[in-house]
Amino acid sequence: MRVRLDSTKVPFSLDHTLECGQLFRWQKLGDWWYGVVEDMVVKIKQTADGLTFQTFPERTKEDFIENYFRLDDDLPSILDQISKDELIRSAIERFHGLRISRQEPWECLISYICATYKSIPAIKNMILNLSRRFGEKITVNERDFYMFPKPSDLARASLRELRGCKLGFRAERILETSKILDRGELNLEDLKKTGYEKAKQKLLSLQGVGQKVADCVLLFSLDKLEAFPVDVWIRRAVLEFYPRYFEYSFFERVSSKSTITPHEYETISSFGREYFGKYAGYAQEYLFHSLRAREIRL
DNA sequence: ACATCCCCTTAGCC
DNA sequence: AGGCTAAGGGGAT
Repeated sequence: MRVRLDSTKVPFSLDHTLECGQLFRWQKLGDWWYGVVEDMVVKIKQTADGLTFQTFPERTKEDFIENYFRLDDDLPSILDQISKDELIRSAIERFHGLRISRQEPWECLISYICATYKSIPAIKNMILNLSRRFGEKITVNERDFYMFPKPSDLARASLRELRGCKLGFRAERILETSKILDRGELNLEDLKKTGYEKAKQKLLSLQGVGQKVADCVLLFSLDKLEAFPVDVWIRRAVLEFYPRYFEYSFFERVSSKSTITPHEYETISSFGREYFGKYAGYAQEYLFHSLRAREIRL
């Protein structure tokens, strides 16, 4: 199937979107990207006039790609709104077409609990281990792919099996959270309909979910584009490039230590939301990717 | 080879 | 409230 994109009206870069660190389930093999999305393997590549893709098993959900890559976001307008200074403008120029993906909330939640204090290659490994151990297999072109397990699959798992997936101390947290979701005590889809603050409070009640993880889940799967996750990269960048927006004592205190308190997190994150506006999450992702790509040195 | 640091942090204890 | 600490293990230096 094909999706035609007019690159001036609907700018999109498949490479930047899949490489920026928001997604953990894609790999490039030759010209094609392969990924597992919900119950399908997706094979996709970008061409001069759009996207060519195939799903396994074959599905005819016409708007699947538009939805997954948020092609419905008016990116030119969003980038215009967050273009507040030279730092963000250079990131936007360098990674033009990068979009926030609309992930499946349950997988996104578990992925970012895994992401706690881990590097991206390690996170990908943990998620692959979980999927191999507990997910359904789909074979495409002689290659095996695994769907992400359902809440019931992980809720029934033993701690030992989970630890076998190299989750470390995250195993207990993932088991507890899976049980809550499996029992239906929290419905993630419902959080799409509530505001940012209320949805965040609900997520924070889960084991393994602090402010950073909550913001990632809100941004990447629950349509809260104002969420501004603050990880070590963003913290360093904000202190380095935007010190005048903070009290000097705050700057000194936060610069001098390796961890921050919930209150300090909130100060930095709300700065992001106020400074960049309602699409602060897009600004965060452009900054994050350009910092990690070492395009901008700190 | 090997040590050491860092990692898209959170929770639990004072 | 906020400081301190522990918690897998892999990848980078």
